[in-house]
Amino acid sequence: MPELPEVETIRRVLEPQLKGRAISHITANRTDIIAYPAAEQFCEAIKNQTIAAMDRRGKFLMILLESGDTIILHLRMTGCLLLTPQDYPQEKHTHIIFHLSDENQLRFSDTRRFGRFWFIKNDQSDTYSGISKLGPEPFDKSFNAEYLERKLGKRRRAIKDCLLDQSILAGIGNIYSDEILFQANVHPSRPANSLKQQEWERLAEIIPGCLSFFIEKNAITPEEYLKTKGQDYRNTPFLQVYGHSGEPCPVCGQTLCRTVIGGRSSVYCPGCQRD
DNA sequence: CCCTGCCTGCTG
DNA sequence: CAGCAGGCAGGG
Repeated sequence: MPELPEVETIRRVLEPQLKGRAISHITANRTDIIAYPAAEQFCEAIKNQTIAAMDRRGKFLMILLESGDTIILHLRMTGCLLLTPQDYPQEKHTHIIFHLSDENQLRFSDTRRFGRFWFIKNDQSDTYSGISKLGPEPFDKSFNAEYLERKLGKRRRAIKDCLLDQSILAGIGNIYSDEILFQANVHPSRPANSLKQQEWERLAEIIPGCLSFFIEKNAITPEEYLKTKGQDYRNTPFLQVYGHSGEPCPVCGQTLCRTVIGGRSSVYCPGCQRD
């Protein structure tokens, strides 16, 4: 489900709630959610550890423990992380429960069960989760027009497909790739090697701009977040093309088109985004 | 480059 | 019932 802006929203809600809390033990209702190490070691290793902070890298969330160990998770399509009171009604697909010392629970639910957890000890390098293969964060100094052009300027792949490649740039998914390309006036099917320098510059500016705009729009209180079970990201009214196929373009009025690129449904404006 | 699998649930 | 869903890995 979530892309960078949603994962960041979750981090911002949960970090203050979790900081300084200890995890007394873990209930793993489905052990296949735990990718590394085996579920038993995972639960044993985390038991009685205290949470120091929460971090995000691309669409990955990290729960940093005071010991220096790290819990990593990826929500994939339908994963949800929620801090609840002990007796709060449980979501149907709740797979992992972190029991906290203050009697609250950190629950991971995931309808489609694509989400995954990893645990990395402080002296261990993470070769498991895939974080090491990620490209830069869109807000990094190293991310700019030259970077994009150097990485993608010779590729024949569709630009939309390139933006979804997490090893190029971390955090963009199907919604925001469409929104970014719309704002940049770049047709999603354009081969990357057909983009002009000006377009790389436009993209380099719009990518962080668009993502931070949606992070701001997502801002939510912990109370609202709990009430909406972590599902309401509040930014959908601001999406200009995603989910609006067949409707008029908010800029030029032409009918928005839908096509499939790299197996992902893509919406664009044939007027604003010339092929 | 394309395709499949991984899962459940919702929509038409 | 088919088709689709905000992700990703693995295979040909």
